[in-house]
Amino acid sequence: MGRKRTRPDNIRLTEVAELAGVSPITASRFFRNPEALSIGKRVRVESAAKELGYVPNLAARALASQRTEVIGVLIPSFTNNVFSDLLRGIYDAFESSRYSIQLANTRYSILEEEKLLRLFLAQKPAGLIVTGIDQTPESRIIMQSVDCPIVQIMEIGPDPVDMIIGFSHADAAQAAITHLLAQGYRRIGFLGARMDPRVQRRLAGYQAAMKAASLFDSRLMVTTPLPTSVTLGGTLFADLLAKAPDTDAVFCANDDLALGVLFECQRRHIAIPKQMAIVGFNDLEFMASAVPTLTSVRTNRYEMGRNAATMVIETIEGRRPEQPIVDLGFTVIERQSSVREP
Amino acid sequence: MGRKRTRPDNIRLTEVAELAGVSPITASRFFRNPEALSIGKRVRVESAAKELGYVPNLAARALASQRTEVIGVLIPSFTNNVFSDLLRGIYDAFESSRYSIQLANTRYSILEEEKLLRLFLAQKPAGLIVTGIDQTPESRIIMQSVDCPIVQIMEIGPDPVDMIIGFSHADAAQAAITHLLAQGYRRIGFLGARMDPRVQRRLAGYQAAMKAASLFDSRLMVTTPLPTSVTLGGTLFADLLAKAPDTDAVFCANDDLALGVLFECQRRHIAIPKQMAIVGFNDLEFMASAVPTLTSVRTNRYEMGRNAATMVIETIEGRRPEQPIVDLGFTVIERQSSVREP
DNA sequence: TTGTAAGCGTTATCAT
DNA sequence: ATGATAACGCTTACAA
Repeated sequence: MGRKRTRPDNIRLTEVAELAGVSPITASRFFRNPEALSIGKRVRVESAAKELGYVPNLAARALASQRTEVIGVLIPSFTNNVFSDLLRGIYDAFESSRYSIQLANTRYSILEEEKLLRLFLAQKPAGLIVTGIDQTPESRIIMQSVDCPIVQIMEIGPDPVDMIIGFSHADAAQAAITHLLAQGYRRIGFLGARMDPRVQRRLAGYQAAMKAASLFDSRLMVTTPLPTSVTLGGTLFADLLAKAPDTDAVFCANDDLALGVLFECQRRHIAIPKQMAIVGFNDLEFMASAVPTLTSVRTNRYEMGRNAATMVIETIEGRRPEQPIVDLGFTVIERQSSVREP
Repeated sequence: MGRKRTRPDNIRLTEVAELAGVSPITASRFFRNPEALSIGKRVRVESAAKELGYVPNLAARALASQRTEVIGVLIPSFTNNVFSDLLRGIYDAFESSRYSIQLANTRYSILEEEKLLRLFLAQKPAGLIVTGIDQTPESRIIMQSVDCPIVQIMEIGPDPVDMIIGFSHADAAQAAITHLLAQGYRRIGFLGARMDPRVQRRLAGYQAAMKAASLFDSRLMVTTPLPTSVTLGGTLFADLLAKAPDTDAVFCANDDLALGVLFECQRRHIAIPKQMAIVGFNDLEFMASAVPTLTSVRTNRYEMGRNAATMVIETIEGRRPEQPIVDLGFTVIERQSSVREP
């Protein structure tokens, strides 16, 4: 026969209600929808709660209501600077809300992502933010069968699971190449690392632009599945020069690679932008500070995170955004590394 | 009178137990301590759970057991590379465990930290990882009165709340200065941004070393509360040169500043390391790739995160580490930027 | 090793 | 606008 437990000394809703002279459910309503109470009771519950230092028990709430106030966030990497900006935006937006974030790292694996998705959804999150559009078919099915808002970030695509916010990586790459072409560069190389879906789309944009200009040459593309780094930028650039010594410009799939190319040029005494132009991607802070300053494609990562979070919150609260597809765009920031003197 | 609710279609423990022909509590035990069951029941519960696709309800578990399987993690910044490495270590370590992470950003504010601490502890986390040792007195009291394991990270100190893992920032800075002195540099400047407690301790180490060598000069120190950046490194360096034109070396409180100094030197055609030595802090990846390669103090951030997480887990499971204070040390990585040719 | 009964703190449902 | 009652799904405490 089960005996009495030693109750923890936490203040419960019941005790608040007692002190306020109302029923527990009225006190409960106060915290979820104060408007529903008469002014008198509202004030009494409020002061009772304050007096007792009441803190709601989220586990009990989740159990009783069959839902949580947790937003799941899946990103492919912690190391990449791009995601730290994104996260900052997401956390900033949720900070003032009652939602908390459950963050997980897919490590660029869509199988891992699927696993984490199942894990998250089993706990009935209030919303979900996932990176990109290349989920497994199973992941898509799972996501479609869920009734919480889902925002895909980092890219845009025609067929979001629910909502999507980002920009076109292909267009952004194409714009970078267009800029280089306008500056008179012709033998434009491409350096890419990791080769995740977004880098592959940048590559596609590069290829499209080069083909449109009848300048495509597969020897100008150097890629690796290895994770990106500044050092790797130098290595890939060396490979590029070995394959195509007449290269006169490099478009790097990210800024770390671009910095590596800059250093490698310094090592080899290659003049920038006279002999070699450099263009990066993301426009991290250091690009504007390098010598010479480095051209890059600016992306709005913080805003992306912030807006994604806002879209989730708005949807939960019944104010679903009119536009489920949000294009945040990009800007080619032209700097010394790719602008020929007149 | 309350009517029956429409029960969600989730599989409950009770149903697993029914299918397995055991009582709910036996099924419950299977998931928490399989060893406690006889082989027969163990097998039957396991297959019943698999057959039904049972997923435990964490809210119910938390409510019944009065504890969660959530580890709270408080870090001061998402932007700083240092913390991304740390987080990767923490997440990697918890991945294979049943614990999940609740992450929050204190934005370098100890008041914010105290607020988050209260928020976290109200939900009874299984453990806590907090950054540094400079909590508010209230925070310390709160933490001391909590019965979950707490690991402080990034630094070491004599009086941890519970456990602590990190290294001495003062010693690390001192070692950097000792290296510069050994190379014959005398007018060694200090550049610091943000000036959070750890940067202040690096400054203290710098001061101690300079005073010990009778070389201290307050004009050699340039600091700012602004958040760090590569660009800021250049600016601070310019300020330093304006105050002390005869500076022959700079110790930067982090690598971003060091990179900014490198660029500023390139801009001004200052020869490194002949006219000016540069030493950074943290040894981010790019330091080894720069031209010239940049000396830095290597710190073990990933290991710090990983070990901190492990210490939390071990303690929860009853295997508290023998040493509550773990010094992970540091290494001065001497590179071209501070090593004079023979 | 297994089971019984009670209870964790909240909210859904229906009624007033 | 407020309340009575019964869940929500699991684990603790004890007994066998």
